[in-house]
Formats: sequence, structure tokens, C-alpha cells
Amino acid sequence: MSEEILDDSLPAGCCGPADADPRQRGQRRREREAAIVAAAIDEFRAAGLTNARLDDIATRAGVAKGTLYLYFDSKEELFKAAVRSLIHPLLEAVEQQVAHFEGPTEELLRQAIRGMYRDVTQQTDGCELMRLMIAEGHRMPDLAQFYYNEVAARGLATLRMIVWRGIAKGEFRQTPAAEFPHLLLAPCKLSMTWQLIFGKEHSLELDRYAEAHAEFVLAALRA
Amino acid sequence: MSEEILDDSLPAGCCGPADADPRQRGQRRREREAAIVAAAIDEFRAAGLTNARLDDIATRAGVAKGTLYLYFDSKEELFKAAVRSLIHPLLEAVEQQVAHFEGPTEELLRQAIRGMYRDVTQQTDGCELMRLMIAEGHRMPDLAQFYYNEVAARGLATLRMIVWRGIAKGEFRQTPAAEFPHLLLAPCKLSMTWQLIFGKEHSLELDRYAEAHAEFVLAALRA
Amino acid sequence: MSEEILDDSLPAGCCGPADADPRQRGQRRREREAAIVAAAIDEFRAAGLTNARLDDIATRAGVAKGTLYLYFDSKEELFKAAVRSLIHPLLEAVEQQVAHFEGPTEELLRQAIRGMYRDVTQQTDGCELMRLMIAEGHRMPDLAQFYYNEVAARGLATLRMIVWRGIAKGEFRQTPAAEFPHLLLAPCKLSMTWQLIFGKEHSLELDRYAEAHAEFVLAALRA
Amino acid sequence: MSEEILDDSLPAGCCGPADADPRQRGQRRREREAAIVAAAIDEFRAAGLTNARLDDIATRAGVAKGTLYLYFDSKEELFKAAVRSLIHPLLEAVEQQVAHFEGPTEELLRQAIRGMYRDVTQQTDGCELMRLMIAEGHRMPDLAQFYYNEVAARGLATLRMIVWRGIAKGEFRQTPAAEFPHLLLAPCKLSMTWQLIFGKEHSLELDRYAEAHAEFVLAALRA
DNA sequence: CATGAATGAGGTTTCATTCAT
DNA sequence: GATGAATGAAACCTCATTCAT
Repeated sequence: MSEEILDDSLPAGCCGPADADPRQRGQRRREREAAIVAAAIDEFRAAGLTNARLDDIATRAGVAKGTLYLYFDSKEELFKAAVRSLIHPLLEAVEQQVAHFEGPTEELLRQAIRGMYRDVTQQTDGCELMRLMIAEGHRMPDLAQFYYNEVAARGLATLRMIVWRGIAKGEFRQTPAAEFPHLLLAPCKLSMTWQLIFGKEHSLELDRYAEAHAEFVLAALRA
Repeated sequence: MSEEILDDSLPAGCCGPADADPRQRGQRRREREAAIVAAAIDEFRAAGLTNARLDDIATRAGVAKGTLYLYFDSKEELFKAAVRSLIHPLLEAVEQQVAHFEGPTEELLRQAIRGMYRDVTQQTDGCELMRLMIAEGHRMPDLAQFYYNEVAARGLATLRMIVWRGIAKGEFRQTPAAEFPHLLLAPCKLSMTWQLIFGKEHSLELDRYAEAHAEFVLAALRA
Repeated sequence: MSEEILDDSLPAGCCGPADADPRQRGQRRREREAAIVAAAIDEFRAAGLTNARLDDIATRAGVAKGTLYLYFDSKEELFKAAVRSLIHPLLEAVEQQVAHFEGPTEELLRQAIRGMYRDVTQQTDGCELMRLMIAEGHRMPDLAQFYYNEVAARGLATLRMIVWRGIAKGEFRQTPAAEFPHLLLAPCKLSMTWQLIFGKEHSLELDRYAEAHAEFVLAALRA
Repeated sequence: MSEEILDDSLPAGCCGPADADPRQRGQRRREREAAIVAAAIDEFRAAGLTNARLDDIATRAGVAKGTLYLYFDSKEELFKAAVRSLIHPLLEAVEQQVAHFEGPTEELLRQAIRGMYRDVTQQTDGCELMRLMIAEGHRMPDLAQFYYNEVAARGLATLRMIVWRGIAKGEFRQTPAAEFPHLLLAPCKLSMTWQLIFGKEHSLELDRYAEAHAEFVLAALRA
């Protein structure tokens, strides 16, 4: 994420701006934007929306401060772009989780749950994304809307489909989880907020906690 | 909160400054402090630690800006005081949750769960407290520690005792919830973060959600 | 200087303000004023006019901040009072420098020079007084005037009389020091500023320096 | 002064920013810095470190307040830069004073002494520099150290060399001034502090005073 | 396109002075 | 007289944003 984007692949001719080939132009532009967003994510994570400094983001991205404004209209827009770029991988992860699973639904759910914790155990960005959404989301309704559409709603839909599948196949009972798949997600979210608040200090034993999570919800679901 | 000066030991009449009743002084001081903290809570809730302005807090509290510094050493200290004052009611709620309950454990747990949602449904401060803890807690370890000791750990202990009681009386099965009472709390916390992020927009139907929560965990717990 | 003024010598009756005896009143008032000035000197020395805080002065003097204004109209007035009170001991030193000396004028001058260094070697206030006069004196012409009248002019007059006596008795030659006795004082003043700027860091060896001072000016003066 | 960025090594044409001539940049930068320091000197002289306002310095320098921080990290750093810039001319004056003098040492010393008074008679900054060093130096040991190295020690070394030269050539006697050249400098320093404290009010007649100074020390030195 | 110097509003914090008690 | 809580005017410093080059 914070790996410096290396531009030294530039052809002989020198000087970015003088690039003749429009394709190279577009290429370069996309690279820069990515570099800026990556830098922004790092800084926003570390400091939050208000405390992050455009100066630092620019430095980290290897561009001048003014350049940021060639790509984003304001700090807030850059923040949104950063958040969106954090969301995308989550989306794909969710999509693929259900995908084409064969086998008992219980196993499918176990895998889904295991997947949830990847963000918490490994130092992925999902946790920090949640922090940002909670901390600053309520002042950016469009961002919240976006998060709802692209992450929350879709993820829950996936979970609900798992429940339905289980019920349809006679593996699961009728439970409130069919209507509120949140119930299957909740323990993981709690572990996230736990980590956000307490950090390493009073950390849960995540392996056993995840196991407990799966066991517990399955106990409720099983026919 | 910030070492109350206790002047009560003064003898009846006489001396010292020509000051009115020292008890009145202390009284007035406590009132002001309360007013400042109340104002601070409002502003910090609306804007977060960085964005809240001391000017506004002072105005809202009906004092001059400089006065704040007679009561708190810095903005951060005021923030902590505000958070602590938010935590106190939770403390009491936690205390009372166990109390002296007679009857089936299932009913006890239902009541406990219903209690959890009071913060979410009614516009109490519990939700916002969580936002503040998540948003800024990681840079104030002492605050997180305090929150852990006084609220998190204690609340979870209460839940665990309920589970134990159920198991002991043969009402509940052995479940991972005995070790991780978090599992019983999680759906409620999720509804909190949900509300913090999405506000009124995509709000859960809390009544039915709470009911589903209770039903679901009981399904897992029941012998 | 910083010794707390102890008021416990108060008679039975209690409570300062209720003091009936007007003589005691005046006594108490004088004590307080002295305490305040002493405290002020300490603080002004340590921090200068602007940086010294009335809060600290009041605390050190054992009175309330508001009380200061019962004795002095403003911070600046208090500063002047403090400086004047520093000047007074110098006055006496100056007075005694002449005294009634019998014997060779050279010995008289040696003694005078030795006396000058008392302020520098011992931690007397003369040095710090000079700092204050230099640092802030130019904005308080009345203070400078006072210092000139009471110390500078008078001290120089004393030195000049010594020179005259030497010349009259045939011990000294005619030198510019008769008109500018400053020349006899200068090395000592230099050692003061030296100490004020460099502190203990590059300190002169004052004993030998003082000796050199005497030797040198006598070399110039001697017939 | 604050690490000049040297861009001069850049090749002729090409690249980098679409920036004008980098040499122009550096030029402009140096001009601004000089303007700021000049303004700072004026304000610090008039008001001292604490009382000088960055607002005023900025206005006088013709820049915005924030611009100051592009050149200096803090008020204190700016103060130091101002002091250093005052010291530099003194350094050079001292260096050149000895230089390549031919002729009797007495004449050399007379010239040196005359040089000393240039700062006092003309409105040069040497006097004010002394005020700043005395008033605020003791809280900036590095500044005092710098002043010692670059001015005090070097100036005294020069004076000592003059004395040695005189002794070596048989023109001067052995006097304490060989060890403490301060004695030759002292009357001038006294005139400086005199002026700092009393201003124009009780001013010495500097022409005749300087003459007296030279006469007096020569009387002591001459073989 | 890219730069980075410049801006200046806005924030926290300090502290001399006042005044009700 | 004495108190000390309260005031509010500055002061320093930050940083998102602009713009000449």
C-alpha cells in the first residue's frame, strides 16, 4: 500500500509532461492516481479525516501538494476515493465467497465466517475502513449510501442466501437469521470494534473466538 | 472528576476570605463543571475531538472560553472528562442488569437483551460513546483502559454469569457463549454501528431485530 | 528573598481583615507588600517582565492574585517596585564605599574594586538588576532616571572622588579617569554582562580577574 | 542560514517541474528570507523576543504570517536567525581590524578602540544585539555558545594578539591585559550598556569618552 | 501537466485584569 | 481588605487551498 510507485520505467525522451503518446499519458495518470489514493489511505488510517495532512499524503505519494488538486477536488473527495478503493477488494471477496460452492451448507457457512476474520487477524484494511465509516461517515451521507449498497447490503444478501440454502436443503431450521442475516455477522463485527478500541491490549484470542462464533451460530441454525 | 476540592471541614463562622459560603462555592463549581461537560458532550458528539471547537463548547455552556481552562487543562482532558461522564450511566446500567432476578434464566436473558437496546432505540448517549471510543480511543490508551475496566469487562462478566446460571440450572447447553459472552452481545453492538454509519437512512426495525436477536441466541443456548 | 512571610504571629482575635488596631493594620500591610515585592523579584528575575506570571507571583507571595491589585496598579508598576527594591541595597553599598578612609589612596581603590565584585561573585541581586534594567529599562524612562540618580551617578561620583584624592595627594597622575571614572568601573561591569550572557559556562576566574582589574587601572593611575 | 538549497547543479534545459528557472527560485527564496530576517531584527529590537509579534514581522516583511513558517520553524528559530545575522557583520569587522597592520602597536590599538565605538555612536546593531543576548540569552544556551565562539572569544583573541605584539616589540609592559584582554574592551562595553539603559538621556560624550578610553589603557600598557 | 511557495482563516492556549462575594 | 473565579483579547501555529511559473 505504501510502496512507492516507481516511475523510472519512463522511456528515453524525458520529462513526463512532454509525453507524446496519449496512451502513455493515460497510463501515467492512472498510476499517479493510484499512488495518491494509496498514500491517502495510509494517512487517513493513521490520523483520520481531519488530522491527516495533505502535505504528508503528497509526500508519501511522491507528488507535489498542488498535484493532488489535479486529481481530486478537495480533501473530502480524496477521502471518499480512498474509502471507495478500500471497499472494492471487500466486494470481490464477498462475491467469490459464495460463488459456486458444492457441499453441505454448514461447511459453506464455516468458510464464510472464516473469511470474515481475515480482515481482523491479518492486518488488512477492513477494520480501519470500519473505523473511518463510523468516525466520519455520518457527515457524508453519500459515502454511507455507497457503503450500504456496495458492501453492507450485498454482504448481507450473500449471508441470507446461505441461510436460505440451508433451510431449503433441510439442513437449517427456520430462524430469525433468515430475515436478519446480521445475526450471523455480528460476532465478527464485534471483534472488529473490539480491536479498534482496545488494540492489542485486551485482544481476543481470535482463532478460538472465530471457532466459537461458527459453533454458536450453527447451534442456532441446525435443524 | 478532577479532584473535587472539599471545603466542608470549615468551622461555622469566621475568617478566611470574606467569601460567602464556601459550600456555595463548591456547589457553583460543580454546577459549572457539569454544564461544561454537558456542552462538551454535545459538541464532541456532533463533530468529534478535532473538529469540535472550544469556542462553541464555551458558548453552549454559557461561559467564556478561558473559563474552560479553569476546569480542564486542555481540550483533550475535557474530551476525556466528557467520555467518562458518558460512561458512568452505562456503569450503573451494567450494575443493575444482574440485580436480584428470580425465575427462568431464559427470561433473565431476554430482559438483559431488551436492556441492551435501550441505548439504541432511545436517543441515549451509549451509541455516540461508542463512536467516540472507536474514532479516537486508540490514541488515548488510558481512556480505552478505563472503558474496558468499567464497562466492557464488567458487562461481559454479567452476561457470562447469566449463561452459567442457565447451564447450572440445566436450562442451557454447554456453548461457546460460556467462554465468549461477546456472542450474546454482538447483534446489539452491530445494530449500534449500523445506526452510527447509516443513521435513520437504512435503519433496522429495532423492535423486531431485538426480538430476533433474543430468539436466535436462545435457540443456540437452550438445552 | 523567597522566604515565605509567616503571618502566624497574629493575635488571638482571628481574621486579618477584622484587625482593630490601626497600627497592626499598617504593619500587616507593610509585611504583605514586602512579601509581594520579594516574590515579584524572584519571578521577574527568572522570567523577565513579560514572561513572569502574576499568578506565580501571588502564589509565591502567599496571597490571592486579586490582592496584588490592592498594592500595585498594574504588572508594570509591580515591576518597577521590584526593581526599585533591588536598587536600594546598592544605594547603601555606594554610600559606604566612600566612608572615612585613612591611608594610601591605592589601598582605598583596591577596596572599592573588591567591593564591586561582591555582587558578581556572591549570588547577590546586582547582576540580575542589571539584566532587568537592560532588558526592559528603556521603556520605563522613570525607572532609568531613578537608577541613574540613585546608583549610577552617585557611584561614579564616589569613584571620581577617589581619583581626585589620589591626584591631590600626589599618588595618582592626571588621567582621563578623573573625568570619566567609568573607566575604573568598566571591567567589573563587563564581568557582570559576561556572567549574564554565558552563565557558568565560560565563566571568568573572578578572583584573578578582579586582581587583574585592580592592577591594570592602578598601572594607569599611578604617578 | 537555515540550509540554503543549492539548485545550481542543474543542467541547462529540460525536465523537472515545468518550473521557471530554478536559479530564480533560489534567488527569490533568498531575497524573501533576507526580508523576513530584516523585519524580524527590527521587531525584536523594538520589543524583545516575547513582545515582538509575528504578525508585525510578517507585515513588515511584506509576507503573510504563514509564510514565516516556510522559512523558520518557530518564533524562537526566527529569533536565533535574526541574532546570527546581526553577529555576522561584527565577525567580519573584527577580522579585518587586525589584518595587515604596519606601524606602532599603540596606533593599532587606537584604531581597534575607535572601531569598537562605531557600533555605539552610529546606529549599528551591535548595541541591540547585546541587549538581546543579555535579556534572552540565558534561556538559549546554544545561542550564547554561538555568540561566545563567533564573537566574544574571537574578538578577545584579536585584542590579546595586539597586546602580545606590543610586548614583543618592547612597546608595552607586562600587564594583566595580556591574560585578560577584557580590560581593554571593558570601557566600550560599559558605554554600550549605558546607552541601552539610559538611551539619549544621560548619554556619554562618546567622542571624548572613546579618547579617554584609549588614553587610559595606553597609560597602563606603555612600557 | 506539474510544481511548491504563498496565503490567511481558524484553532488552542495563556494571562493581565476585573468584580461579586 | 481579601479572595479567586471569570473574562476575553491576543498570541502562536497549522494547513487546505490557490496560482504564478
